[in-house]
Amino acid sequence: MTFEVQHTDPNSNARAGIIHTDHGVIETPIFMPVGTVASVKSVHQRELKDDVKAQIILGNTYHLYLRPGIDTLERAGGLHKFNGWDKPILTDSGGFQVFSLSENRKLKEEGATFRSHIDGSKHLFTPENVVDIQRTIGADIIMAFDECTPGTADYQYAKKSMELTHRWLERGLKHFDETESKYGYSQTFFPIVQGCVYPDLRKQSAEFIASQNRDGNAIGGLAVGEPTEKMYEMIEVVNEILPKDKPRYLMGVGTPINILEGIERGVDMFDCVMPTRNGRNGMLFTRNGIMNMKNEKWKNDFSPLDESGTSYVDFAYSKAYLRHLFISKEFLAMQIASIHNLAFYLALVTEAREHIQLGDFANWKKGMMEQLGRRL
RNA sequence: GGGCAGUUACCAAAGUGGCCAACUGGGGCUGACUGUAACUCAGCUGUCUUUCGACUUCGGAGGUUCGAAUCCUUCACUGCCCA
Repeated sequence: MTFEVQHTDPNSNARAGIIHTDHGVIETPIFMPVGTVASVKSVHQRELKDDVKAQIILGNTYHLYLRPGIDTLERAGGLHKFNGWDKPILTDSGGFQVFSLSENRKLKEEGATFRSHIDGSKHLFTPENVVDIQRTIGADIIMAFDECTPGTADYQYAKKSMELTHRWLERGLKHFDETESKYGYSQTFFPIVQGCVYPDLRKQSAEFIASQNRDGNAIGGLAVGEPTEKMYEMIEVVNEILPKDKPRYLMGVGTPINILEGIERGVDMFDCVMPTRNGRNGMLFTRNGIMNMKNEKWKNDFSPLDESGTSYVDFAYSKAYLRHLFISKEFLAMQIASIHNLAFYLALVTEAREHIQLGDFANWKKGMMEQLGRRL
């Protein structure tokens, strides 16, 4: 994998770049739809490519390991062949599940013991076997196994947690370097910065991660309960240190506003479940603000779903129709909303990229932020 | 014509003398959701009030009682069974 910064915004840290992988290029800044269990929920691959215009999607190590299992993925010839997505894939390591399934896991120096949320069976994830699993899944970008520290953690816990993540990183990297891709294309490994909301820890972590000299670096442990301002502050601290010639991936973020703030601070890659999950729950993101499609006010609004939208669904369906589908619990509601939201997210980062190239990103962002904050 | 059962808020359905503005579902309204255990979750859903609280309700009318959705009388309507 290689990365090239093509343009840098004169008035901020925003940059436009391009990532080359064996499954094609990714133009940054980019938003990556989340496809946890080998599927971006309720969206076909064709819609993902042609309508949403996704360039890379995520998968999840924990979920894919439990089901369908690595044996099946290996027989399939890797995730790309299994789910029919021939563009780049990034897999999260299961570090987020260490956080979100905290009631069902135990952390040890060796790794994390999990109880499957599916059948209760016990499993051990280590920095090494998580690399092996991701080798088998065959993602283009694989993530380090970390502990995603809650945003509310106290300093002592955050420090201990970060140090454990660092030790795990060294083990993971060593194992990664000693193993090879299984399917003939190259894989790259991103380490993850932790350190919670504490600037000195973030700084220390960023320095440690930068010193590993990998093809790309990730910022984790944000948007997990801390105030949004703290998140922005941490991004600034970290990006001051992470190398400028490597892509920076802000994990799990976020709202459209979060993404613009991240781009302005030099982040290149984002992923988040919001466009799909919130979409399934009836929320639409548009450049003019958010809409709750279950609200009564759309009942007789037959105007296009989103006149400022770029997706097929934005003009194929009306607000009133989508509301009806949600109220009636029709599957199509979730499909339309997910496609719209993902297309909006992708259009947003594409537009950001264009304005970085034009050199007026900061100005464009200012206007966009005002619109995005509205509730429709 | 006779017998039995029933009539509770938008719908369904508990409650059978005070703890009842009334359980619970559904429906409705509003909100939440950030590296997906999420087609999920939370609040509200008689009227007025920001809260406290006040007021009006359980088919209609009348009665018993300190007190009634709950007991009695009667009327209306619905369902089932027998002729």
